[in-house]
Amino acid sequence: MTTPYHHGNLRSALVDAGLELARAKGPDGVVLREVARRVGVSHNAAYRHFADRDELLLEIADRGMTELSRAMQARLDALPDELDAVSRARRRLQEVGRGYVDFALAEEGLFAAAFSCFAEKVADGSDPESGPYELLTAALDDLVEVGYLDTSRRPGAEVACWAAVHGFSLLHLEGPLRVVAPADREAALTGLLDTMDRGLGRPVR
Amino acid sequence: MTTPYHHGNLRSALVDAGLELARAKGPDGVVLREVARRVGVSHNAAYRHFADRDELLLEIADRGMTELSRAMQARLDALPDELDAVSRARRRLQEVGRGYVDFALAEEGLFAAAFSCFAEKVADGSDPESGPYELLTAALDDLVEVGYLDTSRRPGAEVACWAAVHGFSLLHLEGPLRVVAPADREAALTGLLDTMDRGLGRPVR
DNA sequence: ACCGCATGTGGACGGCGTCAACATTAGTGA
DNA sequence: TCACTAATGTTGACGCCGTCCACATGCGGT
Repeated sequence: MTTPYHHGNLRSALVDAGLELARAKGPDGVVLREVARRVGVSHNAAYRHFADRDELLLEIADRGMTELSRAMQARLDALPDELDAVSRARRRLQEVGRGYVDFALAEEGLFAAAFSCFAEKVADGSDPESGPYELLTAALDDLVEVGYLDTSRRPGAEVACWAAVHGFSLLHLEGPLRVVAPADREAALTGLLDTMDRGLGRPVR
Repeated sequence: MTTPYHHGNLRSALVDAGLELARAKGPDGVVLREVARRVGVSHNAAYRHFADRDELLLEIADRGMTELSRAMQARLDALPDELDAVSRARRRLQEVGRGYVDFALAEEGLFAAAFSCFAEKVADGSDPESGPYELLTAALDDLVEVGYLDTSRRPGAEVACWAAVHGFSLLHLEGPLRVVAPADREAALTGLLDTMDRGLGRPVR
């Protein structure tokens, strides 16, 4: 048996191949026929496992989201113990943001793919917890608990933070800022995170 | 002569048709053959005026940028005179941000198209001035002049502001926040702009 | 041993961007 | 005035894509 007629677990093989395409060329690089080619299977074989291309892309997006979460969590875990609770909480929020942006810039294609499927599907409860959003929420809750973020300013805080890092990533990824040097980019990110920290924090400092 | 062999000014007709497509269906809706069909000309006719599809899209993006600028400028112009200079400057920055987001949400397709061409072209000096970036820069300069924004925090401020409103727009346009109700969205935007204002402003308030 | 159903194949269709060869016309210089 | 050239538009083809259909294959239960 050179290659058996039935692949065994085509589905996950397709997802893996698609993931690689997405990593290298973004969501548009996930071409059904190319995915099939890479797995060594005929075009159309994928239709036994996915209704259409979008459904495959959705699965890939899900994996991408998970990887993003992991990258962010890793940064949190690597954080040294801070002296006081307030500094620690503030630092954690910064790290959440930095993890988001770093992943976006490092895994350009996968990041784009992860956000390419919200037009059709509306996130069918994909992130029960531990998603990027949950990490951000936890960080902000900490900030409240510790007394740095006033409860009156708590609602809308996640959207503000998310928007800031998401926009920063996209402007540098596919936007007009894609040409700025990494050093300048780093400085700008520091400035952005500092601005958010100041904007959320108590007036007293 | 029913329809003359030579169109007269095909180029601008193509751009107009493409603009309409972009408005209705975003950058992916700008299909060369469909554009030609709408103008009543054969496919391929466009190749006498544009090297390829991307070149047409680039022109469309440029127009979109201009419209964005105009929408923002209009909001600034409509602003009532404020009592003191500081309030006025702060208010202007808010309005710049609100104009950006409002346009993005109102002209979804065109906004997306305007930002869809930075991968190939690197903005060949398209915005000499009066672009969205210039409006933001002017607003921030005012903030410095008026004494609200410290010069030490001035560098990077435009990137921070831009990232915030850009991210906010995209999260609601093609991202996970596309399902939030307009009222909540409005509240979140107010919160975001307030956070940026606090983050940039002097500690004293 | 058999059969049904899941899984994979091959071919076709229409739509796309693009290229090359050809047709038509507008302007220009003699 | 008139022919020629360059600009502009057309036709047809190619290879790619996603998707649908009919058909082939073989695994698992009876």
